Amino acid sequence: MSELTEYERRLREAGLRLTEPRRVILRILDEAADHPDATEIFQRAVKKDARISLATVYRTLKMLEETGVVERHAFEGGPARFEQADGEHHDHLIDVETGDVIEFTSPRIEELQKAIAEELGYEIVDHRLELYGRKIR
Amino acid sequence: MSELTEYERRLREAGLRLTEPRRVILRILDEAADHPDATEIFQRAVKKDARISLATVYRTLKMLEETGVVERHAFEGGPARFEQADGEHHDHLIDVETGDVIEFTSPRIEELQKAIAEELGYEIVDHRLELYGRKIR
DNA sequence: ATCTATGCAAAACATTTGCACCACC
DNA sequence: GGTGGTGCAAATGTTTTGCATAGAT
Repeated sequence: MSELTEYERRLREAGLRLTEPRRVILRILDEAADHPDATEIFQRAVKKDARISLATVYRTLKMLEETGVVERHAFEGGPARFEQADGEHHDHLIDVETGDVIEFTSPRIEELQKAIAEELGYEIVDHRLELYGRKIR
Repeated sequence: MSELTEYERRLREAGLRLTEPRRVILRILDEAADHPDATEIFQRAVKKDARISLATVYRTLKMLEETGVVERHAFEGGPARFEQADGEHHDHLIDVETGDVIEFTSPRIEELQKAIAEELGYEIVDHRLELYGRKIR
């Protein structure tokens, strides 16, 4: 009666061990409604299992990123922030006052990006679009 | 017969002193065809004036950024890179193989960004679009 | 003469890593 | 039981900062 989540299954398939720290971190990311940084994830992890170390958080996040389970975002000034990968690509609007992150997508912009890159003789392997804004009223 | 450049004049107007380190750093940025990071700027500066310190490079870059004379870019993984502000806004395509940076503009994308932000109830104060690509052929 | 800018060295951060021990498969 | 993962602490890389002095206005 093992209750493996989809993400735990993906680690198994990648030949990686399913340890307690990893389970805890995966759960935190799954529960997170925001885009926490490594320190925040560490703080939340310690509440669930006091023995987890910050080094493991970093190692696990890097591993999960390589496995495609989480995405790393380096927003302006400040540490990298993480979110569970949901398959769908999206971009971010960051509230400069609160730090809140709003997700959005724009197929039109994606198309234009591709066209621009091609015109310059490049094929896009990754891209990043971030809007920094202030709430109106 | 003072030969003040436009940028030196802007510092004067901002009530800032025009020192030798600042003159050197401004000249380096003016001569730079690439987007150097603080360490690279420091290395180039030392060749022109051996007494310049890395701390001053950082302090000067921050000051120049606040004055609007240079722009700071934090590309994926790696230190911040700088370029002289030319007034015109542009985005970047980074060659993932060589690290080369190609500048481009897209008024259409800018418009779409503004529309998206407005729809979400935000006014854009800044934005960042980076394409990471590989040269075709 | 005043007051800002600098150099130096130390500190602050974010992140990575070496090593001995632990625990998953 | 073997190997990969973890904790700890030290190292790394980038950027900032305190303090006494030098230098621009």
